[in-house]
Amino acid sequence: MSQVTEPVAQDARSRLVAAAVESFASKGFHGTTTRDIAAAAGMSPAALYVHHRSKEDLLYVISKAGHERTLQLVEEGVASSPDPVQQLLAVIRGFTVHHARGHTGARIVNYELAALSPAHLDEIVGIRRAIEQRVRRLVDRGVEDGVFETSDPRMTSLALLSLGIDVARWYRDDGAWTPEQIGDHYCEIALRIVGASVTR
Amino acid sequence: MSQVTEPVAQDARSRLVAAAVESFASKGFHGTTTRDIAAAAGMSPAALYVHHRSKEDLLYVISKAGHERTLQLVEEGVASSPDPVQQLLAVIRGFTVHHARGHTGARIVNYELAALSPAHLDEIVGIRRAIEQRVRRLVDRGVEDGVFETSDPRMTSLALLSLGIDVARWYRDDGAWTPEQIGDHYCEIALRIVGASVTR
DNA sequence: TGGTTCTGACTAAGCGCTTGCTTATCGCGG
DNA sequence: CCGCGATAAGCAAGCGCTTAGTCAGAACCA
Repeated sequence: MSQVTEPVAQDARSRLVAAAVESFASKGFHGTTTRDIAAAAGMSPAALYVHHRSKEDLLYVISKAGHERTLQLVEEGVASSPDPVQQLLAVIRGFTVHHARGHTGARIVNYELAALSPAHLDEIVGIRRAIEQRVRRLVDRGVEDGVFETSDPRMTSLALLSLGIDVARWYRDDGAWTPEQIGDHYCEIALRIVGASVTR
Repeated sequence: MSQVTEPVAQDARSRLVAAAVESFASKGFHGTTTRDIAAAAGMSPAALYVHHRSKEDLLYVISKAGHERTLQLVEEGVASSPDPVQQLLAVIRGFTVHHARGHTGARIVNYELAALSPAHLDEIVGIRRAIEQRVRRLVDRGVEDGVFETSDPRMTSLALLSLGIDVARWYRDDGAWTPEQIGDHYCEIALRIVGASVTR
C-alpha cells in the first residue's frame, strides 16, 4: 500500500506550502521566486513542480484554505448562540485572534488577491462574499432585535470585518499584546461600534 | 535659465510618477515593470531613468509624499480645535476621506513598504511613528480630560488608524458610498470607540 | 548652434518552468 | 524470501523569455 510513501510526499508538499506562506507573506507573490520557495523547503527548484502545477497554483491553495478557514470561523461564531450580542463577541474574538496569530497567512489571503488567475479569483471572491454576508446578517439581526443601534448596518458590518483584517497588517509577534489581548479589546470596541446596549 | 525648460521636464517627471502610482496600486511594486510605467506615461522605457534613479526611487518618492501628506492631515486635524472631541472628528474625517478618495496612492503607502530599500524604509517608518504618536496623544488627552473612556488608549488609537487605513483596501470608486459618506459614518464609529460621552 | 529631452538598440542578470536522469520504494510472480 | 518491472520523488542543468538598467545618438527648442 501507499501508507508509507504517501506521508513522505504529503510532507514535502506541505513543506513547500509552508515555505510559500512565509515567502509570500514577507516579500509578496511577485517578490518571491520559485527558487526562494524551494530553498526554504530544502529542495531543488524542480521539486516544486512535482507537487504543484505552478507558482500561482501554490498561491491559490494557500488562499483557498485561508478563506475557507475564515468562513468556518465566522459560521462557528454565529452558531455558538442564538443571541446576536454573544454571536458578535464570538465572531470578533475568533476573527481577531485568527488574524493576529495567523498574520502571515492572513496577509496573503487579504493582500495577494490580485496575483490570482481570473478563474481562481472568482472562486475566492465568492467565499469573501459569503463571509461578508454572514456578518451583515448578524448585524441586521441585532438591529431588528433592538439590541444593536447603528445608522448604517451595512457599513458597520464592513467596518467590523475591516478592523479584524487590518490586524494582520500591523500585528508583530514581538509586539506589546498577545492575540488574545487584542481579541478582548476588539470585542469591547465591536460592542461599542454596533451600539450594543448591554453590560460588558 | 531653465524657467522655460523646467516645466516640460517637471511634467514628464510627474507623468511618470502618476503612471507609477496607477501601476503600483493595481499590480504591486514587484508586479509592475519599468516598461509598464513608461508606457502608461507615453514614453520609452529609457526615459524613466532620465527623471528617476531607479524603480525603487520612484516608489520612495510616492511613499514619502503620501506619508507626509497624511502626517500633515493629522496635524491639521489636531490643530483645528482645542477640544479633543472636535480634534478626533477632524482627524478621522480627513484621514478617512483621504484614504477613500486617494485609495490608489494610499495602497502603495500602506502595502508596499517591504519593497523600499532599508535606508528609505527607515525614513518612512519615522513618519509613520510620528502619525501614530499624534493620534495617541489625541486619545490620551481626551482620556485625561474625561471626555473619552477606554481600557487601553494605546490599542484604541491604533484601532482608529487601522480602520482608516483599511478603507484604502476595500474602497471602490463604483461602490455604494462616497468618500464623504464613509467619513461621516467613521466619525460616528470613532466617537463610540473612544467612548465619547457627547451628543452626535 | 548648444544643451536638454528622449529614444532604439542593447546587456547582464534573473525569471518560471522543463528536461533527462538517478534513486528509493512499491506490489507481485516464482 | 528473492528479484523484477512499475511508479513516483528528487536533482542538476539549462531553455526560452523577461527584467532593470545603460548608452550613443536623434530630435527638439531657445
